[in-house]
Amino acid sequence: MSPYVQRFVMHIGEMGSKWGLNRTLGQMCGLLYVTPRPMNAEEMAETLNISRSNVSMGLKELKAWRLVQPASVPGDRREYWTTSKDVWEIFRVLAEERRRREIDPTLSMLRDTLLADPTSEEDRYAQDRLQEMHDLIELLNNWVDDMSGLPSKTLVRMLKLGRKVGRLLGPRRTKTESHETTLN
Amino acid sequence: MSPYVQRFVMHIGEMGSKWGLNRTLGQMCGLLYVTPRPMNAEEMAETLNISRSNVSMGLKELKAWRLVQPASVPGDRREYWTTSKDVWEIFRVLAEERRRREIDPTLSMLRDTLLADPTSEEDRYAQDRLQEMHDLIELLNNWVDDMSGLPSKTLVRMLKLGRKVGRLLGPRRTKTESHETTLN
DNA sequence: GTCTAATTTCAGGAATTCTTGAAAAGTCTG
DNA sequence: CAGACTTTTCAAGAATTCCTGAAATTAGAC
Repeated sequence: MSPYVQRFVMHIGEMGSKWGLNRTLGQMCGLLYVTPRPMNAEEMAETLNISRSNVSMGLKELKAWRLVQPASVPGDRREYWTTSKDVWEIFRVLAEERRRREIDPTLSMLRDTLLADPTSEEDRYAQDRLQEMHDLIELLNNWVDDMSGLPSKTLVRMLKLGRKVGRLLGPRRTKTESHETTLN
Repeated sequence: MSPYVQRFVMHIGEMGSKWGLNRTLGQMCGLLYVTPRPMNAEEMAETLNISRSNVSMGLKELKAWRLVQPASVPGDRREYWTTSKDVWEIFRVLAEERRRREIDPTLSMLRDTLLADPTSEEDRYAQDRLQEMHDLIELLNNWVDDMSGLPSKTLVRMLKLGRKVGRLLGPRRTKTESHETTLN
């Protein structure tokens, strides 16, 4: 592994641990992402200096995340693995999985809690806050649904367009306004 | 703390640990979010069943995240704390901080790596992948910049609008297409 | 079926992160 | 500036997460 690739892979590992995966999973993904050909488990273990069994567990998790796909190399019995080379696709899958694992359960919890009759003034207040959080999540969910239904190219166009629409639709927050909101 | 509020706070704690904070930080934020009045450190410690010093360290971190604001209660020497009750504002601050802590360093790393001359075919391939990742991040960054400059209400309008624009701008990916992309 | 190579599992150890109590430092009041 | 109260710091223990080697399982070739 060239020093540059190595730096990238190590960095992505650190990021992985902040993005719901862990360091090793991040490294494995990063490595597969920048490697033009599929790799087998032993190659990965050697390249990343981790044990073969660690790779095995990592692959198991990455399969569950839908971040790696099996590939067969003719004349070789071992299993080979790749990841999508479309970074938008990777981003999309990551978003979908995190939603399934983290957002959806949170929505359920919020809905359950909102069904209960508030028994005190404080409960009523709390429920209002929960309702607002629920509405935000649901709005984002719907938006992501629509966006992720689009092919990557359209999505890019949307985002670039979004910038312009944003400027037209409403005034920017002023520094003061932003500050007041923060302190409120 | 009523059982419902408790369930919410515990759940947000778990979420916190997946969102760059940790369990305790998440619980503290959640508690402040649903509590109509500012709280002091000791109240928080008692309510959450954690030590006073843990709250102190938590507050220190939450200050660094810009997620809590001090509030003074007349006639009481102790410091009181609140968090914004605008869930969009909280979301925005979280996004801004994570960008500063995670995304920006990643962009630097990518830029550095892209400056190097590739010495092999594999390096050239890797650099192409890095360039694509760089472009994606930069596009998202610009988009977030524009969005986060807008007041919450305009942002909500944008997102609701985005759904419709998305439907017009391009065809949805078909199941098959989506599948193929995933397996590619 | 048997033999071999590849993969997976898992219990224990390693490493990291979190929490705590005690002590230090800070702050307000009179 | 003394004394009471509050907050912060920090080192050590607790808890959690991660990684490994050995053993078990699976899969393929003959």
